[in-house]
Formats: sequence, structure tokens, C-alpha cells
Amino acid sequence: MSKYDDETTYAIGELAREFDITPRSIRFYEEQGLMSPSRTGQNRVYLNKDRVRLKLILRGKRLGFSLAEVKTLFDMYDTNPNSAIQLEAMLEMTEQKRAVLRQQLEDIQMLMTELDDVEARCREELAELKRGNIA
Amino acid sequence: MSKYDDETTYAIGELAREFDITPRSIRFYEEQGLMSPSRTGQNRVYLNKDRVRLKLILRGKRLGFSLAEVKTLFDMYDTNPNSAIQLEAMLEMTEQKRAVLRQQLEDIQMLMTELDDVEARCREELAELKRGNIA
DNA sequence: GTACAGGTTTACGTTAACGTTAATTACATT
DNA sequence: AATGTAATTAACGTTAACGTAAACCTGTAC
Repeated sequence: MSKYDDETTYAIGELAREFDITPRSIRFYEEQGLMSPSRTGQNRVYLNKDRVRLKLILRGKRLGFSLAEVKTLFDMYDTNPNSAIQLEAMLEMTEQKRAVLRQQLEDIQMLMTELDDVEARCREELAELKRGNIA
Repeated sequence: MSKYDDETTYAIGELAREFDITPRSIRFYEEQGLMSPSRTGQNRVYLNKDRVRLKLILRGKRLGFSLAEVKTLFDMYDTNPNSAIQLEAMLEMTEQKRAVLRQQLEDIQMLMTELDDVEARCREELAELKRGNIA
């Protein structure tokens, strides 16, 4: 259970398949300073910590964070892990996202009822047409 | 209470201010075929129906619809609103959108709980920091 | 020894939804 | 007449997150 027990390595294609993305994306994340895998010759070699990073990137994306936002979080964590400042920045960012999501929920509910209306009117008019009413 | 009782007109700048967008955006929506205000000379003049359209466009955007998607919805509603074929197509379309919305609702709820998790962990670690635990 | 399945870099292309000048017009005040 | 405010068209610029060649290396399989 030590830190040393997972020395599995991954090629870029393996990670790409595992997370269902393209190698291009992974290289792009590196280009943006989000990862820095080691090399064997000119080939990229990914360790478990890199895999974890990638997982975090993708989760950030799912949460609606841009790559730039993910990077700021990473940078904060790298230079000052578990500092109060970093944690509070994280809280602030999640709070923002939460606000966006709340707005979206509201909008969706409004649109749903609007769809109900439209649908109801459609059905009514269809019924009239079937009855031969050309109104 | 007839259809004729709202003949208020709006200039592009008024609408822009009201909805907190730029005139450029409004012109862009028109360029994309989403609105077609009348003119006085070369100036655009917006009636209440145009204002409603704009409101719908913005709501669609907040919901994550592209302008192209909003346009297809508009086109469907605009062309032959009373033919049986169009009505049935419309019903099918709304049903599809409804399914998409249900999916979005699910996604958002999942994201919310994920954010809850992240936030909870942050708060825990912050609490430990305050207690002086450097773990 | 050659074909293939992976990897590499470089660099231009793509899409959406505007932003940003520029150059012009028109009406209202001062 | 000059200034200010709001409008117009036309057209090139921008951002994010990759996609898509092109041209190359390289280890293994047959």
C-alpha cells in the first residue's frame, strides 16, 4: 500500500481509448500546460499520476470548467497544495458553476411548460381538422 | 384586449439595453434569419412580436441551443402553422426536444451532486486547516 | 525486407457567436 | 455651422478546443 506500488505506464493511445478521447486532445492538454508526462525517447509515457490528472481534466470539463480554469486550479494546487487560499478559490468557482446550473434548471422548466402549451394547441387544432373544421 | 392593442415600437438600442446585449447581436440574429423587423427608412423598427422573438432566442441560448437550432424551431412554427402535416411534425419535434430536456435535467442534477461532493471535501479540508491539522 | 500499427512534430483549418473598427447617414441641440 | 447621439453596412478579427493533413520515425509480424 505504499506510494510505489503502481508503476504501471500507459501509452497515449491507451489513455485515449480508456477515456474515449483522441490522442490529439491529450497532446493539446499538455500543450496548454495541464500535464507533463515523461518520455521514452520521443514517445510520451504516462504514469498513474498523469492518468489521475487526465481524469480530473475531463471531470472539470463535465462540470463546465474551461481548460484555462482547470489550469488555474492545477497551478494553485501545485504551488500551494491544500492551502486555504486554494480551497477557497475552488469553493468560489464551484459556487459560480452552481449558479449557472440553477439558471439552466429554471429555464428548462419554463421551456417545458411552454412546450406543453404548444403541444396542447397542436393537438386541439389537429382534432378540429379531423372533425372537418377548417375554421 | 384585441390583437391590436400593443403597437409600441422599439429601436435596436432600446431592445439591446432591455436584454443586456449589444445591437450587434440583434443584427446578427437577423442576419441568421431569426428575426425580420420592419424599417423606417433604413432604420430597424421592432414591434412587440419581434421583442417576444428576441426573448425566445435568448432563452434558447441559455438552454444551450445553438442559433441554428432555434431557427429550425422558428421555421417550423412559422411555415404553415395550421396544416396537419406541419402540426404533426411540430408534435414530433417538441417530443424530441422534451426528451433532450429530460436528459439535460438529469445531467444537471448529476453535476449538482458532484459539485456538492467537491464542495464538501473542500470545506472539510478547510476545517482541518483551521484546527491546525496539517495531516 | 517490407508492411503495418503505433508514435512524433508542425502547422493550417474549423465552428459559433459575436467583437471591433471604419466609413457613412440622419436627426436634435447648441 | 458645429456637435452629439444613434443608427447603418461591410468586412476582417477573436476565442476555445480541438480536427486534419503531411511528413517523419520505429518496433514488431510475417
